[in-house]
Amino acid sequence: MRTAEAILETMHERGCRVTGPRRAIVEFVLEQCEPFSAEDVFRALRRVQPTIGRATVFRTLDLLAELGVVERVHHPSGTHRYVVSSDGHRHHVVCVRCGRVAAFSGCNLEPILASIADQTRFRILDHWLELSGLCQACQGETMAVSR
Amino acid sequence: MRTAEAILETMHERGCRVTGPRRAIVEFVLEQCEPFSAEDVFRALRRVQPTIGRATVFRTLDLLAELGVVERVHHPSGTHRYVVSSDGHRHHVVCVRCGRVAAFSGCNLEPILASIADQTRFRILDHWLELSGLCQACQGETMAVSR
DNA sequence: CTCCTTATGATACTCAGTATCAACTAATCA
DNA sequence: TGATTAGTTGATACTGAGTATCATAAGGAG
Repeated sequence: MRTAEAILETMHERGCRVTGPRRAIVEFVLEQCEPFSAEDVFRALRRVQPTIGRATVFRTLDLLAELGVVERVHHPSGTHRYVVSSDGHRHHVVCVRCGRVAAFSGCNLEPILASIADQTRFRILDHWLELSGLCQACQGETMAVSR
Repeated sequence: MRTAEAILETMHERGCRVTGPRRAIVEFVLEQCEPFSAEDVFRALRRVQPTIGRATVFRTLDLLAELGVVERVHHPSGTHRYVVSSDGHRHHVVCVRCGRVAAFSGCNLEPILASIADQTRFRILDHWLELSGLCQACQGETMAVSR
């Protein structure tokens, strides 16, 4: 788990400046354990620091994605969400009913990826495994209202 | 491979009406072998039938997704793309450089999904495996310009 | 052919994300 | 410490995807 200071230091080493808004965004982001949207960040920080601009939030999230601090997630709605990168490789399951998200680790995709690389002649650089289903709570609920 | 007529017939059985715009959209969609956006459909059909409305295209694509004729794909840009569903289960690799898309079949995810269901207590209903990498052409190009 | 219901297209809107640009400021150097 | 300068900011306006609304049009059952 990286600290805000360590991340800001990395930015600095990269020739980026450590500014108030960036510090606020990094600190906020590190507190999130669920996926969040740029709008979530913007709204939360607006309350603390009303002058912060929407564009700055987007720019800083882009920067953090570039630095590998956060990852972009495809939300079914078509908008971007971000999750803080953890050390282990992680993916998410989204509940189709309530939107709850659970993370899981240990996707052993390597053999599958190898066969796909073979089949398509692509050099696979990255993968995103996105699952949807029903969380435990909604499984019960669905049974109750099932036709 | 379904024909336009068969799909329109299914719509009809469902109580939907078979209209000119729907026919045009279904026919266009079936010709596509690469992922396409709603805007692609709209622009192409506008040329043939200039009165067609943007909303109709979105509505019809929603309907076709519901009928299982097309599948929604998450494009890295955050917008939706559609692909015609084929019989076998299919996924795609997107080239990060040129945007080319290749399909592959046979993702043997079942054992992985089972362990995830166990880990998260979700009932997994659907999965989307999205890969990115370099297509064969861009692999060569990257080597040429690599630093 | 008539009638009723669904579908259509024009329009206006929302919402996420981007472009622009003058004003500001972090960091470096003197 | 203060001057310099290049990166950063926030206001604003914009774009582009997708949605809501609603009067009009038209499919299809009878």
